[in-house]
Amino acid sequence: MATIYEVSKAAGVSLATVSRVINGNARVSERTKEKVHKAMAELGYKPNAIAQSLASNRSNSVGLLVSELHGSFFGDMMSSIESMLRDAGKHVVITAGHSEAEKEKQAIEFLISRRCDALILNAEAVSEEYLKSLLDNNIEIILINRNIESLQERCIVLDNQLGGYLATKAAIEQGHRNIAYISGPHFKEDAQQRLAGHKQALEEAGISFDSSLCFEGGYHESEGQDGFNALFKQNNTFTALICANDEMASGAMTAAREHGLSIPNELSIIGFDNVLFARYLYPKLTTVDNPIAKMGEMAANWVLSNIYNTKTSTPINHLFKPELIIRDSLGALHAD
Amino acid sequence: MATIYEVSKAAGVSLATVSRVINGNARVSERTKEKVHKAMAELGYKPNAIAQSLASNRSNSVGLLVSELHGSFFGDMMSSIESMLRDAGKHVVITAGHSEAEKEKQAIEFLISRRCDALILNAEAVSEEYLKSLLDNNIEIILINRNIESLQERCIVLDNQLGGYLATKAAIEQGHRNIAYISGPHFKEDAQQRLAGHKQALEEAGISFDSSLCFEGGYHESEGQDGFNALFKQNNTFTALICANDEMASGAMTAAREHGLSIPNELSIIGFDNVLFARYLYPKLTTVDNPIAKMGEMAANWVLSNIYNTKTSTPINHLFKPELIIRDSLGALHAD
DNA sequence: ACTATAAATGTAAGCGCTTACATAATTAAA
DNA sequence: TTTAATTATGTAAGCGCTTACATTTATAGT
Repeated sequence: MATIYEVSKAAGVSLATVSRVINGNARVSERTKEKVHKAMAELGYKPNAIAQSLASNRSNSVGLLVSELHGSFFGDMMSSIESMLRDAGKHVVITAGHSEAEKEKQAIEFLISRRCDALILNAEAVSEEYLKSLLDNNIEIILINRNIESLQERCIVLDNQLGGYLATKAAIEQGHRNIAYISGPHFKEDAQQRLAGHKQALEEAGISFDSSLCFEGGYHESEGQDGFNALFKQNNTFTALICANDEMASGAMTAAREHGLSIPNELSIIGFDNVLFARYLYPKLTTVDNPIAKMGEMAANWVLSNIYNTKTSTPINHLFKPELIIRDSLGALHAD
Repeated sequence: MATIYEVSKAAGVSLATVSRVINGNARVSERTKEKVHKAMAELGYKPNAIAQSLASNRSNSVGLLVSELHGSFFGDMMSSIESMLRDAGKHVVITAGHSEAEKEKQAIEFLISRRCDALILNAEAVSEEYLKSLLDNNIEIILINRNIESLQERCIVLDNQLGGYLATKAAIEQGHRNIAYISGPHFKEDAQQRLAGHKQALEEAGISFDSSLCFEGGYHESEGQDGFNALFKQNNTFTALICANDEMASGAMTAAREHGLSIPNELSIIGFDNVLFARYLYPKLTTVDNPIAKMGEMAANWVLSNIYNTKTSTPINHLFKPELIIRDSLGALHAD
């Protein structure tokens, strides 16, 4: 693999000049520019990004930490961030934290060790202190889906409570009073907030929260099934079931059907996130839209304008509002 | 950020010694080892991976190219590769190629410029020559889902034709004779092969292939819908529909239902891939299992044993056989 | 105690770039 | 022309590590 030195020799100029034409950040006469380009082409020269990073202390890459590499939600997030950044000529280094503090730290440290210019973090398990310590060490971070009071301007979050509220309220407006809830894992902020929204809507309607109608899942399909089964066994009077994400909603739907319930006639189900497959479920899932792709873009924008100064600073929206998407899985309560 | 130099000063030893304790690849006395560890801890020292790579010409990271960052299929693939490699202390740098030759090249070159020790490629658009040229330049690559005659030992593929064959044969065995097919994009190898398998099964049963029963989609849900609609309008005599992946199958199911067809009574549908959500569709999707996670692990294993010599070489399986997963969306043809 | 060996540590030359600074070439002004 | 101001190019010192080689120190054998 050819080095800059070989190029400089072939072009009959100095290292510095070659570097200048590579980076285009200093004036070089047209004539030598051509010579250098020719030499690079002939040698098939590709700059060694590692050496560039070491010398310049910039890597043109941004780190992205997600909880998982699979799943519609994270997929959309990675996708939107990557395409926006790539369009700007930046590269994304993705790692997974698996919602475990230790693994998240490891992943973040990997990104730092690779000298990413900025980190976009969907960090769920790591402590607030740790995140702040990163800033103290001059690591540029922006958080998606996590709200830290003192780091407001670096947080991009969804109003999860509002989302939970909207879902439950929609059920109430259809006449439901016995409403079950399958929550995400309580250690996750978003799960807590969505549940809080649920309770808020219940309270507003004068319905008291019944913990036997609430199941804690882990955001996976199978836990939607488990959740339904557990709830149904324990207290099968509910006519609506709110799930903290679409995956669990689809699992719950499947389980409900196995119990012979027809949706939405006998049981209404509402999801959360509005992932792509929600509209391909049967019945089509009524859910709360989570504009994760937009949030990802916003984070990418933030990096572009704050780190690379490459964007006529788009005003950054730090708090996104979810919307209810009405489809077929929520029905009016029949007075039977 | 502390450097190795500061550590060496704090510990009262030379740079080289610090480097030795970091890498653990040369003998250092217990006493100095301790001194160095203490100094590192006190300074909060983290090796600069960039500098390490430059000096050692190894990066301990492997590059992964996938077509998209979203979607169940790629999600499973990324996930299995990452977790296996991470367990071995290696890191994965993921990029997306978006099935476009130019973007795939760019992505691969990025990975090379980051000096990844090996590349795991799910390259769909880039030419065979290009891939071979990488090897000529001593880039260690292993291909997933792509079969190149002369690179057999670096290819890990699924027997897609067998998969297509199994799906169609299953329909035939249930008495279906009018079988429609929604294919993936023809420029993709796997799509072609699956279709070939379909044709093979047809031929074996003495059914002639009818191109008006075949629609070319792009592997997305919406194209499953479009496909069904187009086929149905044109020639609605088919009683079974084979789709080249589960996403399109779910789209087709939705569209079929909108036309009032009941599945599987009036129309049987079979998918391909057996992604997680296939079992949460209604009816549960009969499909062909694509062991992508295992294939990913196999690729990771290959890297571990061939590049890092870190694995008691697991025998590498280069050709995976798919299996039919029977669920509810395929039914026997009613003699009505 | 005295070598011969082995073990531990140090020295210094890179790895392939960027960039401040110095120098040379060009252009414009007088 | 000369000189000053610009513009283009070169020189060389790093960036933070690894590693061949040299040197020193410890261990064992006699």
